[in-house]
Amino acid sequence: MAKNLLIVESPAKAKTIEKILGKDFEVKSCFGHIRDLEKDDMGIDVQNNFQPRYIVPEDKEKVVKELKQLAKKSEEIWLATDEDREGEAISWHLCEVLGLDPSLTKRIVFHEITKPAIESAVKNPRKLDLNLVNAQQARRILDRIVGFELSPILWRKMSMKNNLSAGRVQSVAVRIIAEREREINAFVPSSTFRIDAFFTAKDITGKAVSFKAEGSKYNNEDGAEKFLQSCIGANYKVADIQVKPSKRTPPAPFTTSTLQQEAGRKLGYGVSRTMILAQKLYEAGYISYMRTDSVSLSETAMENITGQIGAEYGKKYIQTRKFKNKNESAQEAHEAIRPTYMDRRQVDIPDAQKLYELIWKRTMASQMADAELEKTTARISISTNKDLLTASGEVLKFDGFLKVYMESRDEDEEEGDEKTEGMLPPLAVGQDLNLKEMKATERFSRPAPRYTEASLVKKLEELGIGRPSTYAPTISTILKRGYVEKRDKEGVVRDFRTLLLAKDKITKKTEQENTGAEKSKLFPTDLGLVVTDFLIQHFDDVMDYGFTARIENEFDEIANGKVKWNKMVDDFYTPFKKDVDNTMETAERISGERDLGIDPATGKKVIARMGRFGPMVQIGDSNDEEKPRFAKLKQEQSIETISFDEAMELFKLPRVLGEFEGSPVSVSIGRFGPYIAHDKQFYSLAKEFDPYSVMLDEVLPIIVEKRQAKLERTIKVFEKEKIQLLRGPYGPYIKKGLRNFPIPKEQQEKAADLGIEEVKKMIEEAIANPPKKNFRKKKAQK
DNA sequence: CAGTGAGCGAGCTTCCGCTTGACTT
Repeated sequence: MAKNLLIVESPAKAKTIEKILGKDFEVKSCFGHIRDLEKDDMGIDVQNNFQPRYIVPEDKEKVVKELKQLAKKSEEIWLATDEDREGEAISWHLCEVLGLDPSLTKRIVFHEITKPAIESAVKNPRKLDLNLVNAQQARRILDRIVGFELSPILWRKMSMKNNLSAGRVQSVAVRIIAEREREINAFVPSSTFRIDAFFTAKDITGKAVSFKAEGSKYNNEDGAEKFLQSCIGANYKVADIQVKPSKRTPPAPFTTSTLQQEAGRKLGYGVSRTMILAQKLYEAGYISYMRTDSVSLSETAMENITGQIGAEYGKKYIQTRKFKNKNESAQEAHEAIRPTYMDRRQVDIPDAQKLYELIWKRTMASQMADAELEKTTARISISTNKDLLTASGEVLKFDGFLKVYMESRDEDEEEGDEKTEGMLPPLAVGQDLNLKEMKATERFSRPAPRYTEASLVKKLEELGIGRPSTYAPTISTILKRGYVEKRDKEGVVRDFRTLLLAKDKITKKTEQENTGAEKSKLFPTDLGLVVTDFLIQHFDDVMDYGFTARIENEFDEIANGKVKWNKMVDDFYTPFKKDVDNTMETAERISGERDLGIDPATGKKVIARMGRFGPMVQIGDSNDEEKPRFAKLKQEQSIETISFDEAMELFKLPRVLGEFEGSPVSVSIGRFGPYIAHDKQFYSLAKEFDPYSVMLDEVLPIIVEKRQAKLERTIKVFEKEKIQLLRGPYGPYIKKGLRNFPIPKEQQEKAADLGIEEVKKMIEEAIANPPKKNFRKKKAQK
């Protein structure tokens, strides 16, 4: 038994550290937090200065038990949890649970898992920082209060009540998505006409070349046309040429957030996929810790990286940098995400190879030379007017870090339509140019794009909301709650005008383009919109984008010992609780109701609103004598944007198409899509049929065919007992009501000859001997 | 598989941040 017990948070870390420290140390992990607030009554004694009531959650009992035993046998215990607020709190909870005196126990910290870092940490232990612990307790308690006070309000006030929730982080995340959607809905595009001129010429070496130049932008077709007219019969000359050097610097190595963004842009991964793969790489020892907000690299890592750059590309590609975190909320308990050994190019986790390469390249690039560019701009004069055209091109003089890595951009960062500039052929000042053609193209302004998972993470990080360990789970939560959905959107075709000047003649055309198509974006649902509006209306402080940043400042004050944590929590709680009580008592139910107009047939009101089962439209009021009519919105429709006509269209279902064999045939859309109902039977309607226009004779074959298929499937029917013998893909089986039962193999061949008594016996047998899976499960539970 | 839409109110849900398994069809 080792003399010393050292506790870290992550088991992968424990393994590495144990190797470094040798046999005097036993290194164990506590797997993150080992205690949490109990759930009853929020786990907080509000009346008693917000005293927290902590318990060891069930899934942590085993770890805690093991640590207790080891602690008893060890002479010295070292707490080596992460150096941040949460890490400090974990150490304190360990003291509490293991019965250690916080003022005597050795607390050590390191930001990197390297031999010198850990050895120096062990030489310089400190004591637990109880102020920092209290800052964490305030954070934890405040989050519990917000979540457990707000969620029940939603259960009470929402008509849809399937485990809704609200919280400091998730509710603001939904708000971001909701506001972007409304911005897009309200967006009115404006158009400008852009001038592009295409030239041919001989370059300074006499080679025939062609290139493009740009003119001014015009706000309307008239302006563009006048300009083109003024160019008729003109001569073009190179007026001047400017050459400017420029450089590009590499981005910082990955944090959790930037890794999620780049993996999304370059590899198309969702944030949780990225994190699962990164976790595998980390556990196998290929990369450093993957939940981090730090961009710094250890000394050892820097040596390793520059060595690798020198070996692969030569010394002139090395340029070391220390990156600083832009983000104030960063707690920097770890290093940036980087490979553990730069000479390792392949990993034996096939799924994670691409992600590993991305991390490798970004890490390399971060310590590589700037790229040097030369930007050339030629201005071109027009003999018939005073305007100038501009042609520009960029030449890469030295690739530097671009040799391995180029960061991708989000669509909202793109400047103009074409951001990559090509080369400009070498021209001489004063030389004549031949105009091939000049084109004025109408271009529309675009609204901000909808968020992707990764761009939402970026936004949250900028606002200081959420932590590296919670970005992916937060997105899962808002998707699971149905506040937000991830989907594609088809674009719409739009006309745009062009004017072409060629051979001194202007030709006008109307062309078409596809616009507004989006892939894998986050859309708010009606539920998300309605809940967000409600929360903003009643809890604008918590829903404010700056709320987290403000309370973070207060947590810092607690950590600095300037403010007592219970006072801070109380200052928040007292007014908040008043809002909570007030809202519970007085707020109306959340319905998101919107008037659409009057139904001409009945003169009754048509509204869109949230119903018990989601967004819907309704004709008439529930207080009316006659029951109102209801119809569910289609998947892509929204209460906010549905038009009167679209709503009325929804009421056209169910439609009676006609009669067949004496009973009516009707078509409608149900839970599983469009269907036909006939004689108490249902038939799915394939995609190519439109339920709003399909005709009787189109659907009759569907009914007949399905009936036939069913007939062929049926071996025998016992009407009275409601038992059927059917042919399935795995052979004949018994169907009773909704349940299926197997027929023993030996008897399958003569299934058609089975009598009712035999079948009943088989059912009893099957119930008495359920399939293996249940059997195993029961045994495992003992 | 293919409905429903209001309200009664049993008994339940819910937060954010740390960290990984242990389950099955």
